[in-house]
Amino acid sequence: MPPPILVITGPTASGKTALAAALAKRRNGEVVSADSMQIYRRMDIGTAKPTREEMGGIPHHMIDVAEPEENFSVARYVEMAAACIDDILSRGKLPILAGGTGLYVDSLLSGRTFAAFDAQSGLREELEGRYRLQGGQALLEELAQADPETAARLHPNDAKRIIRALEVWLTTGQTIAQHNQQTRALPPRYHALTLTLDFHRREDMWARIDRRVDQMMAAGLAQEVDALLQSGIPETCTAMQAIGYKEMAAALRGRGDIWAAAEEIKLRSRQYAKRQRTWFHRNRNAKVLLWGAVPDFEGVLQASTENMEEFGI
RNA sequence: GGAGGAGUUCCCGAGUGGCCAAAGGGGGCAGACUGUAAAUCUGUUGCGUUUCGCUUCGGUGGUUCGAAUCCACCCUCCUCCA
Repeated sequence: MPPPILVITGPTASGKTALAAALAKRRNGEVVSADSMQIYRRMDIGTAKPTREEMGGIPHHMIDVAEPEENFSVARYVEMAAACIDDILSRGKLPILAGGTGLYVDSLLSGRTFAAFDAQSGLREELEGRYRLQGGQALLEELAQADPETAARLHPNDAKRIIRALEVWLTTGQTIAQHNQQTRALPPRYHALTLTLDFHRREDMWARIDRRVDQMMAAGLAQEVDALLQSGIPETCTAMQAIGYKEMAAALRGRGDIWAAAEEIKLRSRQYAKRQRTWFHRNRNAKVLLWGAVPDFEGVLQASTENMEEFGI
Protein backbone atom coordinates (compact mmCIF):
# COMPACT_ATOMS: atom_id res chain seq x y z
CA MET A 1 0.00 0.00 0.00
CA PRO A 2 1.47 3.37 -1.04
CA PRO A 3 1.82 5.98 1.69
CA PRO A 4 -1.27 8.04 2.43
CA ILE A 5 -1.31 11.77 1.82
CA LEU A 6 -3.88 14.54 1.77
CA VAL A 7 -4.60 16.44 -1.43
CA ILE A 8 -6.49 19.71 -1.69
CA THR A 9 -7.56 20.85 -5.13
CA GLY A 10 -10.11 23.26 -6.51
CA PRO A 11 -10.42 26.19 -8.86
CA THR A 12 -8.54 29.40 -8.32
CA ALA A 13 -9.57 31.47 -5.32
CA SER A 14 -11.37 28.56 -3.68
CA GLY A 15 -9.42 28.75 -0.44
CA LYS A 16 -6.93 25.91 -0.91
CA THR A 17 -4.09 27.79 0.72
CA ALA A 18 -5.98 28.62 3.88
CA LEU A 19 -7.43 25.15 4.28
CA ALA A 20 -4.08 23.48 3.70
CA ALA A 21 -2.35 25.58 6.32
CA ALA A 22 -5.13 25.08 8.84
CA LEU A 23 -5.15 21.31 8.38
CA ALA A 24 -1.37 21.14 8.46
CA LYS A 25 -1.42 22.89 11.79
CA ARG A 26 -3.96 20.47 13.21
CA ARG A 27 -2.37 17.32 11.85
CA ASN A 28 1.34 17.99 12.06
CA GLY A 29 1.58 18.39 8.32
CA GLU A 30 3.62 20.22 5.75
CA VAL A 31 2.27 21.74 2.57
CA VAL A 32 3.49 20.88 -0.90
CA SER A 33 2.26 23.27 -3.55
CA ALA A 34 0.88 21.92 -6.81
CA ASP A 35 0.79 25.16 -8.65
CA SER A 36 2.58 25.66 -11.93
CA MET A 37 3.18 29.35 -11.39
CA GLN A 38 3.97 29.61 -7.70
CA ILE A 39 7.15 27.71 -8.40
CA TYR A 40 8.61 30.91 -9.84
CA ARG A 41 10.45 33.40 -7.69
CA ARG A 42 9.61 37.10 -7.93
CA MET A 43 6.04 36.27 -8.90
CA ASP A 44 4.24 36.60 -5.61
CA ILE A 45 1.24 38.86 -5.90
CA GLY A 46 -0.14 37.64 -9.22
CA THR A 47 0.19 33.98 -8.33
CA ALA A 48 -1.49 34.54 -4.96
CA LYS A 49 1.46 32.89 -3.33
CA PRO A 50 0.81 32.29 0.38
CA THR A 51 2.26 35.03 2.52
CA ARG A 52 4.36 34.31 5.58
CA GLU A 53 1.30 35.11 7.62
CA GLU A 54 -0.92 32.73 5.66
CA MET A 55 1.64 29.96 6.03
CA GLY A 56 1.34 30.36 9.77
CA GLY A 57 4.70 28.75 10.45
CA ILE A 58 3.90 25.67 8.40
CA PRO A 59 6.67 24.64 5.99
CA HIS A 60 5.60 25.07 2.37
CA HIS A 61 7.40 23.29 -0.43
CA MET A 62 7.57 23.69 -4.20
CA ILE A 63 7.20 27.44 -4.02
CA ASP A 64 10.00 29.69 -5.31
CA VAL A 65 11.97 26.81 -6.72
CA ALA A 66 12.69 28.25 -10.16
CA GLU A 67 13.52 31.50 -11.87
CA PRO A 68 10.86 32.96 -14.14
CA GLU A 69 13.21 32.71 -17.09
CA GLU A 70 13.54 28.96 -16.68
CA ASN A 71 11.45 26.51 -18.57
CA PHE A 72 9.80 24.36 -16.01
CA SER A 73 7.83 21.23 -16.83
CA VAL A 74 5.53 18.65 -15.33
CA ALA A 75 8.31 16.11 -15.39
CA ARG A 76 10.54 18.34 -13.33
CA TYR A 77 7.70 19.16 -10.98
CA VAL A 78 6.91 15.54 -10.32
CA GLU A 79 10.52 14.70 -9.63
CA MET A 80 11.01 17.54 -7.19
CA ALA A 81 7.63 17.30 -5.50
CA ALA A 82 7.92 13.55 -5.00
CA ALA A 83 11.25 14.12 -3.29
CA CYS A 84 9.61 16.68 -1.00
CA ILE A 85 6.76 14.38 -0.11
CA ASP A 86 9.01 11.43 0.53
CA ASP A 87 11.11 13.58 2.78
CA ILE A 88 8.09 14.76 4.74
CA LEU A 89 6.91 11.17 5.11
CA SER A 90 10.32 10.05 6.28
CA ARG A 91 10.10 12.59 9.06
CA GLY A 92 6.78 11.15 10.13
CA LYS A 93 4.71 14.13 9.09
CA LEU A 94 1.65 14.39 6.87
CA PRO A 95 2.22 15.74 3.37
CA ILE A 96 -0.59 18.00 2.18
CA LEU A 97 -0.51 18.55 -1.54
CA ALA A 98 -2.41 21.72 -2.34
CA GLY A 99 -2.84 23.38 -5.68
CA GLY A 100 -4.87 23.99 -8.76
CA THR A 101 -2.71 22.62 -11.53
CA GLY A 102 -4.57 19.45 -12.34
CA LEU A 103 -1.89 17.97 -14.55
CA TYR A 104 0.71 18.35 -11.82
CA VAL A 105 -1.50 16.81 -9.17
CA ASP A 106 -2.53 13.84 -11.26
CA SER A 107 0.92 13.21 -12.60
CA LEU A 108 2.42 13.22 -9.15
CA LEU A 109 -0.20 11.00 -7.57
CA SER A 110 -0.37 8.49 -10.37
CA GLY A 111 3.29 7.65 -10.38
CA ARG A 112 3.39 8.63 -14.01
CA THR A 113 6.72 8.84 -15.77
CA PHE A 114 7.39 10.93 -18.82
CA ALA A 115 8.91 9.96 -22.11
CA ALA A 116 12.33 11.39 -22.77
CA PHE A 117 12.72 14.90 -23.96
CA ASP A 118 15.94 16.32 -25.32
CA ALA A 119 15.87 20.09 -25.43
CA GLN A 120 19.30 20.26 -27.05
CA SER A 121 18.44 18.19 -30.09
CA GLY A 122 16.46 20.91 -31.80
CA LEU A 123 13.88 18.37 -32.83
CA ARG A 124 11.06 20.28 -31.20
CA GLU A 125 11.91 23.46 -33.08
CA GLU A 126 12.18 21.50 -36.29
CA LEU A 127 8.75 19.96 -35.79
CA GLU A 128 7.25 23.29 -34.88
CA GLY A 129 8.63 24.72 -38.07
CA ARG A 130 7.21 21.88 -40.08
CA TYR A 131 3.84 22.33 -38.43
CA ARG A 132 3.75 25.92 -39.55
CA LEU A 133 4.84 25.07 -43.07
CA GLN A 134 3.02 21.83 -43.74
CA GLY A 135 0.09 22.06 -41.39
CA GLY A 136 -1.39 19.73 -38.82
CA GLN A 137 -2.99 17.40 -41.30
CA ALA A 138 0.33 16.52 -42.88
CA LEU A 139 2.02 15.84 -39.56
CA LEU A 140 -0.97 13.90 -38.40
CA GLU A 141 -0.70 11.66 -41.44
CA GLU A 142 2.95 11.15 -40.74
CA LEU A 143 2.18 10.31 -37.13
CA ALA A 144 -0.45 7.83 -38.28
CA GLN A 145 2.29 5.74 -39.91
CA ALA A 146 3.78 4.96 -36.53
CA ASP A 147 1.00 5.70 -34.10
CA PRO A 148 -2.42 5.47 -35.74
CA GLU A 149 -4.14 5.40 -32.37
CA THR A 150 -2.85 8.78 -31.27
CA ALA A 151 -3.21 10.26 -34.73
CA ALA A 152 -6.88 9.36 -34.72
CA ARG A 153 -7.31 10.97 -31.34
CA LEU A 154 -5.73 14.31 -32.09
CA HIS A 155 -7.27 17.23 -33.91
CA PRO A 156 -5.21 18.76 -36.74
CA ASN A 157 -5.14 22.06 -34.85
CA ASP A 158 -3.71 20.51 -31.72
CA ALA A 159 -0.16 21.51 -32.59
CA LYS A 160 1.37 20.90 -29.20
CA ARG A 161 0.15 17.35 -28.86
CA ILE A 162 0.85 16.37 -32.44
CA ILE A 163 4.38 17.67 -32.11
CA ARG A 164 4.95 15.94 -28.81
CA ALA A 165 3.60 12.65 -30.15
CA LEU A 166 5.98 12.81 -33.09
CA GLU A 167 8.80 13.88 -30.84
CA VAL A 168 8.34 10.89 -28.57
CA TRP A 169 8.22 8.52 -31.48
CA LEU A 170 11.25 9.99 -33.17
CA THR A 171 13.43 10.13 -30.08
CA THR A 172 12.46 6.95 -28.27
CA GLY A 173 11.27 4.65 -31.02
CA GLN A 174 8.22 4.04 -28.93
CA THR A 175 4.86 5.63 -29.61
CA ILE A 176 3.29 7.93 -27.09
CA ALA A 177 0.28 5.63 -27.08
CA GLN A 178 2.48 2.78 -25.92
CA HIS A 179 4.15 5.01 -23.40
CA ASN A 180 0.85 6.20 -22.00
CA GLN A 181 -0.40 2.68 -21.76
CA GLN A 182 2.65 1.62 -19.79
CA THR A 183 2.54 4.57 -17.50
CA ARG A 184 -1.14 4.04 -16.80
CA ALA A 185 -0.33 0.58 -15.61
CA LEU A 186 2.10 1.86 -12.99
CA PRO A 187 0.90 1.71 -9.40
CA PRO A 188 -0.07 5.04 -7.85
CA ARG A 189 2.75 6.76 -6.02
CA TYR A 190 0.56 7.74 -3.08
CA HIS A 191 -2.68 6.71 -1.50
CA ALA A 192 -4.44 10.04 -1.66
CA LEU A 193 -7.49 11.48 -0.01
CA THR A 194 -8.51 14.27 -2.35
CA LEU A 195 -10.60 17.14 -1.10
CA THR A 196 -11.90 19.37 -3.88
CA LEU A 197 -13.04 22.81 -2.88
CA ASP A 198 -15.72 24.43 -5.00
CA PHE A 199 -18.71 26.73 -4.84
CA HIS A 200 -22.42 26.02 -4.84
CA ARG A 201 -23.03 28.90 -7.19
CA ARG A 202 -20.52 30.04 -9.75
CA GLU A 203 -21.52 33.66 -9.14
CA ASP A 204 -20.00 33.36 -5.69
CA MET A 205 -16.79 32.06 -7.20
CA TRP A 206 -16.68 34.93 -9.67
CA ALA A 207 -17.17 37.41 -6.86
CA ARG A 208 -14.25 35.85 -5.00
CA ILE A 209 -12.08 36.04 -8.10
CA ASP A 210 -12.98 39.68 -8.71
CA ARG A 211 -12.20 40.61 -5.15
CA ARG A 212 -8.90 38.81 -5.24
CA VAL A 213 -7.83 40.60 -8.40
CA ASP A 214 -8.76 43.92 -6.80
CA GLN A 215 -6.61 42.97 -3.85
CA MET A 216 -3.73 42.07 -6.15
CA MET A 217 -3.96 45.49 -7.76
CA ALA A 218 -3.98 47.14 -4.36
CA ALA A 219 -0.99 45.05 -3.36
CA GLY A 220 1.02 46.28 -6.32
CA LEU A 221 0.59 43.75 -9.12
CA ALA A 222 1.50 46.35 -11.71
CA GLN A 223 4.77 47.11 -9.94
CA GLU A 224 5.59 43.43 -9.59
CA VAL A 225 5.11 42.86 -13.30
CA ASP A 226 7.00 46.01 -14.12
CA ALA A 227 9.94 44.79 -12.07
CA LEU A 228 9.97 41.55 -14.04
CA LEU A 229 9.91 43.44 -17.30
CA GLN A 230 12.70 45.71 -16.09
CA SER A 231 14.79 42.68 -15.30
CA GLY A 232 14.61 41.81 -18.98
CA ILE A 233 12.54 38.68 -18.69
CA PRO A 234 11.70 37.23 -22.11
CA GLU A 235 8.05 37.76 -22.84
CA THR A 236 7.71 34.33 -24.35
CA CYS A 237 8.80 32.33 -21.32
CA THR A 238 6.32 30.11 -19.55
CA ALA A 239 6.15 32.30 -16.47
CA MET A 240 4.94 35.24 -18.49
CA GLN A 241 2.02 33.21 -19.79
CA ALA A 242 0.55 33.35 -16.32
CA ILE A 243 -2.78 35.07 -15.96
CA GLY A 244 -2.24 38.48 -14.45
CA TYR A 245 1.25 38.76 -15.87
CA LYS A 246 0.68 38.66 -19.58
CA GLU A 247 -2.24 41.08 -19.38
CA MET A 248 -0.42 43.49 -17.10
CA ALA A 249 2.75 43.28 -19.15
CA ALA A 250 0.79 44.23 -22.26
CA ALA A 251 -0.68 47.24 -20.46
CA LEU A 252 2.70 48.33 -19.16
CA ARG A 253 4.13 48.11 -22.63
CA GLY A 254 1.57 50.70 -23.60
CA ARG A 255 -1.38 48.71 -24.79
CA GLY A 256 -4.23 49.90 -22.61
CA ASP A 257 -4.22 51.04 -19.03
CA ILE A 258 -3.63 48.82 -16.05
CA TRP A 259 -7.21 49.02 -14.83
CA ALA A 260 -8.52 47.66 -18.07
CA ALA A 261 -5.90 44.94 -17.70
CA ALA A 262 -7.25 44.16 -14.25
CA GLU A 263 -10.70 43.62 -15.73
CA GLU A 264 -9.26 41.30 -18.30
CA ILE A 265 -7.44 39.39 -15.59
CA LYS A 266 -10.77 38.81 -13.86
CA LEU A 267 -12.25 37.46 -17.06
CA ARG A 268 -9.31 35.18 -17.83
CA SER A 269 -9.35 33.93 -14.25
CA ARG A 270 -13.00 32.98 -14.51
CA GLN A 271 -12.29 31.08 -17.69
CA TYR A 272 -9.34 29.38 -16.07
CA ALA A 273 -11.46 28.42 -13.08
CA LYS A 274 -13.91 26.75 -15.46
CA ARG A 275 -11.15 24.68 -17.02
CA GLN A 276 -9.94 23.66 -13.58
CA ARG A 277 -13.41 22.54 -12.64
CA THR A 278 -13.68 20.46 -15.76
CA TRP A 279 -10.44 18.78 -14.85
CA PHE A 280 -11.24 18.14 -11.19
CA HIS A 281 -14.73 16.87 -11.91
CA ARG A 282 -13.14 13.90 -13.59
CA ASN A 283 -11.91 12.57 -10.30
CA ARG A 284 -14.93 10.69 -9.01
CA ASN A 285 -13.17 9.70 -5.80
CA ALA A 286 -12.61 13.25 -4.64
CA LYS A 287 -14.62 14.55 -1.73
CA VAL A 288 -16.19 17.78 -2.88
CA LEU A 289 -16.59 20.50 -0.29
CA LEU A 290 -18.79 23.38 -1.37
CA TRP A 291 -18.74 26.97 -0.25
CA GLY A 292 -22.01 28.83 0.09
CA ALA A 293 -22.47 32.53 -0.54
CA VAL A 294 -20.97 33.19 2.88
CA PRO A 295 -17.93 30.92 3.28
CA ASP A 296 -18.21 28.70 6.30
CA PHE A 297 -14.55 28.00 6.95
CA GLU A 298 -15.13 26.20 10.22
CA GLY A 299 -17.66 23.96 8.57
CA VAL A 300 -15.31 23.03 5.76
CA LEU A 301 -12.51 22.47 8.23
CA GLN A 302 -14.77 20.17 10.17
CA ALA A 303 -15.86 18.26 7.08
CA SER A 304 -12.23 17.92 6.02
CA THR A 305 -11.25 16.52 9.37
CA GLU A 306 -14.06 14.00 9.28
CA ASN A 307 -13.04 12.85 5.83
CA MET A 308 -9.48 12.49 7.01
CA GLU A 309 -10.46 10.42 9.98
CA GLU A 310 -12.57 8.17 7.83
CA PHE A 311 -9.65 7.81 5.44
CA GLY A 312 -7.32 7.08 8.28
CA ILE A 313 -5.00 10.05 8.26
C1' G B 1 -32.17 74.60 -38.45
C1' G B 2 -29.02 72.37 -42.68
C1' A B 3 -25.56 68.32 -44.79
C1' G B 4 -23.77 63.59 -44.31
C1' G B 5 -23.15 58.72 -41.69
C1' A B 6 -24.94 54.81 -38.66
C1' G B 7 -28.68 51.45 -36.13
C1' U B 8 -27.65 43.38 -37.56
C1' U B 9 -28.51 37.73 -33.36
C1' C B 10 -25.44 38.51 -25.59
C1' C B 11 -21.20 42.13 -27.50
C1' C B 12 -18.13 43.78 -31.65
C1' G B 13 -18.74 43.28 -36.68
C1' A B 14 -19.60 41.27 -42.08
C1' G B 15 -23.66 41.00 -45.18
C1' U B 16 -26.58 45.63 -49.97
C1' G B 17 -32.97 41.20 -53.49
C1' G B 18 -33.27 34.47 -53.18
C1' C B 19 -27.54 30.00 -51.88
C1' C B 20 -29.17 34.12 -44.66
C1' A B 21 -31.04 31.93 -38.57
C1' A B 22 -27.39 35.54 -41.10
C1' A B 23 -19.38 35.25 -42.21
C1' G B 24 -15.65 36.31 -38.62
C1' G B 25 -14.09 37.59 -33.75
C1' G B 26 -15.36 38.13 -28.55
C1' G B 27 -18.20 36.43 -24.55
C1' G B 28 -21.33 32.29 -22.65
C1' C B 29 -21.99 26.89 -22.16
C1' A B 30 -19.81 21.99 -22.46
C1' G B 31 -15.59 18.91 -23.22
C1' A B 32 -10.38 17.34 -23.88
C1' C B 33 -5.67 17.28 -21.68
C1' U B 34 0.84 12.10 -20.10
C1' G B 35 7.87 17.41 -20.51
C1' U B 36 5.47 25.01 -22.21
C1' A B 37 -0.70 23.16 -18.46
C1' A B 38 -2.65 30.14 -15.20
C1' A B 39 -0.76 26.83 -21.38
C1' U B 40 -3.06 24.50 -25.54
C1' C B 41 -7.02 22.26 -28.28
C1' U B 42 -12.28 20.81 -29.56
C1' G B 43 -17.64 21.19 -29.86
C1' U B 44 -21.72 24.30 -29.26
C1' U B 45 -24.35 29.08 -28.97
C1' G B 46 -32.66 32.27 -31.78
C1' C B 47 -37.09 28.77 -30.68
C1' G B 48 -39.49 24.21 -31.78
C1' U B 49 -42.29 18.08 -32.36
C1' U B 50 -35.16 19.53 -35.91
C1' U B 51 -33.47 16.51 -43.63
C1' C B 52 -38.84 20.51 -41.61
C1' G B 53 -41.53 24.69 -39.30
C1' C B 54 -41.63 29.34 -36.61
C1' U B 55 -39.67 34.14 -34.86
C1' U B 56 -35.26 37.67 -35.77
C1' C B 57 -31.44 42.23 -38.62
C1' G B 58 -34.26 50.24 -34.74
C1' G B 59 -40.06 51.05 -35.71
C1' U B 60 -44.30 51.25 -39.05
C1' G B 61 -46.00 50.82 -43.78
C1' G B 62 -44.84 49.72 -48.97
C1' U B 63 -42.42 47.52 -53.67
C1' U B 64 -41.49 42.29 -55.05
C1' C B 65 -43.04 35.53 -56.40
C1' G B 66 -39.21 36.62 -52.54
C1' A B 67 -36.30 41.95 -48.31
C1' A B 68 -31.36 42.35 -43.15
C1' U B 69 -30.63 44.02 -48.20
C1' C B 70 -35.05 48.47 -52.42
C1' C B 71 -38.77 52.80 -51.28
C1' A B 72 -41.53 56.20 -47.73
C1' C B 73 -42.21 58.09 -43.10
C1' C B 74 -40.87 57.86 -37.96
C1' C B 75 -37.39 56.99 -33.66
C1' U B 76 -32.28 56.90 -31.73
C1' C B 77 -27.02 57.83 -32.06
C1' C B 78 -22.51 60.03 -34.41
C1' U B 79 -19.80 63.68 -37.47
C1' C B 80 -19.78 68.28 -39.91
C1' C B 81 -22.09 73.18 -41.13
C1' A B 82 -25.06 76.89 -38.76
